[in-house]
Amino acid sequence: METLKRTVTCGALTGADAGKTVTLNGWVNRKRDHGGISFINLRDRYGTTQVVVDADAPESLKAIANELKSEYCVAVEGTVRARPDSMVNPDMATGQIEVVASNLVVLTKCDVLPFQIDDETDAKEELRLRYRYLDLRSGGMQRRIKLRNDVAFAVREHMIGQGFYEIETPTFIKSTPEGARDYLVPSRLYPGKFYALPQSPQLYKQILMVSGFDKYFQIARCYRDEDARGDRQPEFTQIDIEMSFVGRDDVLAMVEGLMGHVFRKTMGLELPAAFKRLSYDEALELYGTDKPDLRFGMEMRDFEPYVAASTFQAFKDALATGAAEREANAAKGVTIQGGGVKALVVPGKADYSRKQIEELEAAARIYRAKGMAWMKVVAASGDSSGEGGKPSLEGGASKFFSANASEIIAGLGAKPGDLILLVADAKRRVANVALGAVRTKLGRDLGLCDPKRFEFAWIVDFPMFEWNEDEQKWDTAHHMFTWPQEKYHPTLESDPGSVKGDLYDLVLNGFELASGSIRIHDPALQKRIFKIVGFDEAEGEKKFGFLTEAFKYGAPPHGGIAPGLDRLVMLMAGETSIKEVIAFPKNSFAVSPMDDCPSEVDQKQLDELHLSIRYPEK
RNA sequence: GGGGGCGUAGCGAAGCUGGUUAUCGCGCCGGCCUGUCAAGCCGGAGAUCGCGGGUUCAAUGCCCGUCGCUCCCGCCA
Repeated sequence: METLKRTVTCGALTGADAGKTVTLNGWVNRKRDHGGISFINLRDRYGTTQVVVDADAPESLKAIANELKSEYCVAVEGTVRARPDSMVNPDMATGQIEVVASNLVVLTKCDVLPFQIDDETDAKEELRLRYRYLDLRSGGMQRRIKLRNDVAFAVREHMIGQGFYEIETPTFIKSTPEGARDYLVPSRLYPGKFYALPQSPQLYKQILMVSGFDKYFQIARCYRDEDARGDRQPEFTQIDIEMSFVGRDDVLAMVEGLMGHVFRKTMGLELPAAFKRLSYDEALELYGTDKPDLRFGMEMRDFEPYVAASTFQAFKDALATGAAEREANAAKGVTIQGGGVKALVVPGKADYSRKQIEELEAAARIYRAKGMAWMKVVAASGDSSGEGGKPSLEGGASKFFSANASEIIAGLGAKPGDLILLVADAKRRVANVALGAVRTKLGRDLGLCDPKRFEFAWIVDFPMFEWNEDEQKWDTAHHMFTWPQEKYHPTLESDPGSVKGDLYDLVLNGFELASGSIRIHDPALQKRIFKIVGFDEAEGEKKFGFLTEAFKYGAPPHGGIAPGLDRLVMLMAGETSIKEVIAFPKNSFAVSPMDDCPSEVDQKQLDELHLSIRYPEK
């Protein structure tokens, strides 16, 4: 190998190198044999270089060239030659030159490929994962893995530059209740005891604040034993951050600086110095989700004001039921929302077919909407000039609103040619979420989601508690260590439903990119929260005792956040699945088709771990 | 736990309401070709239509079951 070791990479040579003798190592990307002359595109991770075996080359060289096939790993010795003007390939970084081979050595051969290695492969995901090493050779995967590297580097560069320490926390930790299911690791030394893999370094980073480390970050692997999704894997990476002596705005500003640096450094993009902020309530009312895609507007409107004057009984019933439920709960001291009727005006889509509208309705039904009403706004009839008369409503549910059609059209700001979509529910949240899902689908269908645009926003003022109807108790909406906003401290117990937490999510193009909060550092307040959610104090002591104990020793006020690295890189790469930016991801059943993980283990190993398996009955 | 979709040569797909030798592109094999860069041209091989059962004179197609994959809801503090 010594004499065949590369002197340059396949992405390096330019016209200035003409005449040089070089050695290249790489893979045969493509071969084009023209009888006398043949071309080999040699590829490595730096690029592709055209290698030529000339017509007057020795027969022995031609013979080797003849045997080359796709993805053979080869070494080439040769001379750099400038291509004649007419043969320059402007689409190729090295397109000005080619390397005239004087020696070709096959380092290793390659079997017939299970799928072709292309920038954007059309092979099914299962196959790509099974042969991930081949998939990773593709231009697309190479670019995304590089981007991921660049982003991780930029993160470290920025954070350390800002005075943060990167500190590793354990990946064998104590299993804690609440939250997602833990992955467990059995202990050999302690029969019946288990380590858990962390869902996040949450408790450790808070303890690091107690220890005075002030500004901490870590690019941390996290594990959650829940079903996978496009943007969810059983193991994933987050940029875990915690700071002391800060309030919410300090954390937000820090992340704005971080994102600004990462996008500038890796993509040459300048982000706004500060991101838009929306309250959770606003986000839900306007977009029907706490992770709105702000690349397009199409905000939802309240439709309740128009229900009374209409004859649409379904809407009236939804509101009446919602009001009754709200009052029944209020009598118990539980603040909940009532019903809701929401409207979405889709500009210029009055020409949508019944089928298209039904597809939108299906999106609403997935989120438990009972149905979706619609009507079309049409220009005044009987007036061919289109002037003078008022626009009116037609089709769908319009007959129920004939009495106040003009008021509705004006109130919603709708124009002739627009489509109005309506969802009502006794639970306001259902109406919001269902119609919000329709908005999201429309954004995609109408091509309003430009993958080159990055619309960040902060969602703030999340509710602290959620009413659990099944168990008739309060749960924390996020985690139990979240700081309730100061102004609610006097009324925590008397009106939990109104309490907002000092919580903040960073959203980007419809994805939750980061979630964080100011934490409780006061043991007394922590006890109150435990009590409100009915978390047994003795149990809490056993599970989180080390944290509450630590807080007794001069805990600083602190807060943090954790942007997801996979999701960030996914969005930067214009992808919709984090599998595209993870070298070796699991499939949707948490299985790695390449190495067939998870797998069974020897009885000997089980014995050592004091485990016996009880298989589920079929 | 629930719902939608998919399963046809190595890969990606077509195959309309059941009816001769199951089609196309890429790849693969062989041949031709001195300038291609998604090379081109000619020829060829390659499929128990995921698996099992049923209906039928006849099933890739219809029905039932099963397995695998995929997306979504729930779940993911």
